[in-house]
Amino acid sequence: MPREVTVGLHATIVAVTGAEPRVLTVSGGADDGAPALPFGPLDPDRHRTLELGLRAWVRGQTGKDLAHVEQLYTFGDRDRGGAADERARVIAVAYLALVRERHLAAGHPAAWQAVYRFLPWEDRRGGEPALLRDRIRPALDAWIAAAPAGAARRERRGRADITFGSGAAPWDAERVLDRYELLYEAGLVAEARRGGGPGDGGAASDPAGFGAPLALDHRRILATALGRLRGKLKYRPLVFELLPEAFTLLQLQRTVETLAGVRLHKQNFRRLVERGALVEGTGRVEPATGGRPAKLFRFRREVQHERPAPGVGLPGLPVADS
Amino acid sequence: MPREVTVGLHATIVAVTGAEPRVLTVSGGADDGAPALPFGPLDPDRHRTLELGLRAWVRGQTGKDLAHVEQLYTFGDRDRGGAADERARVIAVAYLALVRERHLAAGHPAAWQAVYRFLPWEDRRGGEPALLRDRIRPALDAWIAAAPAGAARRERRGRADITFGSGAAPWDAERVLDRYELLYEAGLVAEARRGGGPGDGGAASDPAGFGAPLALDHRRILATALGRLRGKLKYRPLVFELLPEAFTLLQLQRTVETLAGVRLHKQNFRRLVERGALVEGTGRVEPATGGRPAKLFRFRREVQHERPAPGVGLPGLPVADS
DNA sequence: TCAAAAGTGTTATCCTTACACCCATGT
DNA sequence: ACATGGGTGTAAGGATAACACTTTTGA
Repeated sequence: MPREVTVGLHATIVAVTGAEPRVLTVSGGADDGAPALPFGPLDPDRHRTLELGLRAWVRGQTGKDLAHVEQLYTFGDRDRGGAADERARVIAVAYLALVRERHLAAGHPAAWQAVYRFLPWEDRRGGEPALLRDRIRPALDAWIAAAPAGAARRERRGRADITFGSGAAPWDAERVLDRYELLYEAGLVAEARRGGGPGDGGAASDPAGFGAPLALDHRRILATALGRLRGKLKYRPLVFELLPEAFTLLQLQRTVETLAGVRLHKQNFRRLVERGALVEGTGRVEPATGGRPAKLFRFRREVQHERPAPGVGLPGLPVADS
Repeated sequence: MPREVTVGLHATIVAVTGAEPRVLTVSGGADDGAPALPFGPLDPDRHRTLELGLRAWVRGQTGKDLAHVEQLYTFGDRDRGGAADERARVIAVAYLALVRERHLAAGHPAAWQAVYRFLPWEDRRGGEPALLRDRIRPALDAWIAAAPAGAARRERRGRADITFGSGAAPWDAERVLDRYELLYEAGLVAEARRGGGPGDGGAASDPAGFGAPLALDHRRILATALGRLRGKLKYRPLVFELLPEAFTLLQLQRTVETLAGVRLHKQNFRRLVERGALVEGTGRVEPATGGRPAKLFRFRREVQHERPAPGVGLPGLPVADS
């Protein structure tokens, strides 16, 4: 009976440091030199639940204890991005974890990497990035034109318009996975060229400009995680898991912007936070802001027991405020 | 190396017939007489992807081909609701599927059951059900009072208020899983009493009035599915997967209400549908409505390629309209 | 003619969006 | 004094929620 498989537990561990979202990676993926997300097999004897198994593995690989953890998705295609292993079937259960500190215990081969190194088109804080305008959109246009005229081509154009935004459809920050999968199908990310087909083996750097690759299908997992995180920010107070105990309102705003990949409107953001009664003043101020000292706030943990859906909310498209 | 496990694929197959959401069950769960969701192990040799494996199993057990399918969650606790199997570790990957037809191929031991038989407190179309008022809320109050006074008791009360709605916090239709888990922890559902601890074995009927049980942790899966479905209705045009090709606006509204478990406001619902350009007239009418004949509409599949988040939307709490 | 359901018009209210402006501190 | 970021008031537009009312059929 070949009805047995191995279950891998994969963690996307996100922190925000210095106005930049970062993800924890371990070096040396299985197939090529690309970094990988921390992962390890479920040990059915020792791990009573999947989440406990994940925590154990992460501690072993990175020396970190995780705070907020949530399950993302389970990937089970036979040829998951590269390294088709003929011997054993491997299922990947992916998790998202948020942490505050970025200190790593010594002696662990883990490193923080900017999330937008792997998904550069997702960072629109400075407007539409040049990469999108100069390289991705033209490449997508070529991919669209490569389809036979008619329904197939219209289908491709519609998908590209919806996922990457264009004219009628605005940019939807949450569609991170849709965008990655479109690029994958269009053959524009390195991973699409290694896996099943005759490939180039993938490079850890990013010569083509479509983002640095990760091992296996870990970039897909990262895209899933970022999309989920962006979506949840709207109705759950997750940002506070990433901030220090006390923070200024601008710090809070910058952290949301960093994850959402979009600039927000200052007053409206503050009104939202205020209306939700998400924070309370500490009485203290942060003097070293470069301008007038800012009041320090703390998260009101009680809101989770008061209102049904507290979150800081990403409005439709609130353009910059400078 | 005992690092191998079995992966089960579980399907929550939902249809709406006669203003009632129904779920497909197969008879005879493993442990007791309770019905089960269709499921079967992943066959690593024959199933190239998890979803294909699921489709194969469902076809075998029910003779159905699934249309819309999405992954829900992966459950992996060692003692998943009852039947703690010491020999092999079993992981359950749960899926939600929507189907239109309710015909079953002959010779299959599957049956449609009303979803609200298993989660009766979720149906508020006729206002707050008596069961909630007369039995569940008092039982929850007892559970709250059973905690030591102070923080622990406040914690319980806060959770009950948020999940079941009360005063400040209104009923949130999406928190189906939260409600089930709260009842589970409070020991109010049959499943909580069989599993790990010294239990009663569970009954397929519902003597206590807290909903009929399902085999294993299948009621948890059903709760996950209903919650996800309710959430997605808001921003994805999923209802149309459950309706016939042509339908009246009231049929559409009733189907949404049925899933949401809440009555909606007629005009506002129609305005929403219209503004979203979700449907178009067919020119035909349905004469047998009991009153004035109603125009028949069809879903405009194009919207999925036009707008980023089309859905019929469940407003905050739009009380009844007749 | 009456019940039952289809279908429409209109208004008050709130939230979103966007404008412009003042305040406190370091250099 | 001036640059930098902190912090606020207010008004226009649109979406939501709720009101009541007319129309068309079958019994």
